[in-house]
Amino acid sequence: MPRPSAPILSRELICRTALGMLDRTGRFTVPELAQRLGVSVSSLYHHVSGRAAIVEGIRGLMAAPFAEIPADAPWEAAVVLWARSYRDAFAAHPAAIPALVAQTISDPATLEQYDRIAGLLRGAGFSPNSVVLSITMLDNLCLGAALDVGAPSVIWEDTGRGDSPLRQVLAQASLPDGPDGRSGQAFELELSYIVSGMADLLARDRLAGSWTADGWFPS
Amino acid sequence: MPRPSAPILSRELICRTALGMLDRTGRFTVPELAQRLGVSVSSLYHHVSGRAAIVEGIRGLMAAPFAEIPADAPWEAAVVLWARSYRDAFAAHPAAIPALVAQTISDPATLEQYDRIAGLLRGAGFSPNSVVLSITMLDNLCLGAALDVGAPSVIWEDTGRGDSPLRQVLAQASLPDGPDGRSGQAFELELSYIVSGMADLLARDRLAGSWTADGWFPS
DNA sequence: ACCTGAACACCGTTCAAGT
DNA sequence: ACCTGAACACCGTTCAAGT
Repeated sequence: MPRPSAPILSRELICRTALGMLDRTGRFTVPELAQRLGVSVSSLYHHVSGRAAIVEGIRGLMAAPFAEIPADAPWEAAVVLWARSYRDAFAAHPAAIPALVAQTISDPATLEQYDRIAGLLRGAGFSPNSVVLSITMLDNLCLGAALDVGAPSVIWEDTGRGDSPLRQVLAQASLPDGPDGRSGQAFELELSYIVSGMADLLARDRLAGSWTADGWFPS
Repeated sequence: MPRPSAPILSRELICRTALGMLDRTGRFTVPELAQRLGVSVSSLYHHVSGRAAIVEGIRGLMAAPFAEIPADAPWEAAVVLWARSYRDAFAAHPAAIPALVAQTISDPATLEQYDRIAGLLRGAGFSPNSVVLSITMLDNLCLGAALDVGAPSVIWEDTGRGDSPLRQVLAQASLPDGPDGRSGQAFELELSYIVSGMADLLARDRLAGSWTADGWFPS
């Protein structure tokens, strides 16, 4: 087949198809991707620099439906919205997570989300240190929860027999599996704890700020 | 070379060598591993069922130095010890994390650690649901923190120029990189928040328990 | 500019063969 | 039982060649 009148491929189509393969089969390889697109392997390299770039494109697709945060939202609500978006994005494509996690972020849309939350917290009065620590904590939470949804440990599979402590606890607990059960409830709980902790950080920052900057806070 | 008088290889040696390669070069492949051991590739398969088994062996090696938890330790101290052990184990071999995370746990030593914390919390009075939620939260924290140590996002690299909110915050913050800086401090902070939250869960469990079981709690 | 076929240097796994 | 060499079915990437 010679060159078609209109291009068949595009970066977007390639990444979207790869994500679809991940969703359906849990993996994607370059040859299989080419086959699925009805195209030769080497064609892909005219639109995408390699496998890593495809994965990064997938990250971009997944970051797209990130929630808009109202400019006048209180920081607590914004943080909750941000974290849920982050986590939902992963939960929607659990099979993609291992690929994403194995690779450092370079997708601009994803990086922008971090900028948004950073600016937001700074505006709310958090000190630079507190912003960095808060984002790290939220990142830990979302990434951990994403991995939990994407590849729940055998730990949580109730297939195993035996009467180890963990098995007994699982048998007695009434938490269904999946995003709405154990994983989701733990996420919401942990998120609320972090937000509470952040409120403490903020209170401390305000105290220190007014004290060192203006000196009106009597020693 | 014919069969040597004493076996050259062992599961342990293979896994230990593979872990060493990960630590040094950030990756290991079966051919390179064989070469490093001065052995042919197919020899490995007499001691290990495949690459996945080697990775699982590595998980076992990393779980080995888990801290002993004194039987009479209060649950708060036990949880903190457990989480730090978990996280330190990963932090000691950051390059191994992506390989471990891509694969479901089957290593018995690792599974045992989950049993220990489950039994411990149950003994402290946590309800089954609270145990499951607590372990999930701690797991999220440790895994997220491990990934953070193992493959810190470009987000935290101060190489980038420009004046995005995140860059500004990083420039103004005074948190060095690495386990003792940003990552470690956020871990400790988040851990303390989770422990506080767990105390709430426990208090609620005790209330509900005494109420439903004995009925002495007046409505 | 866009797609192709062929080649390259890998990878993990298997298996009959040796002692 | 333990190690070997050769083969297998893959993988991601490159590149000269076509239009």
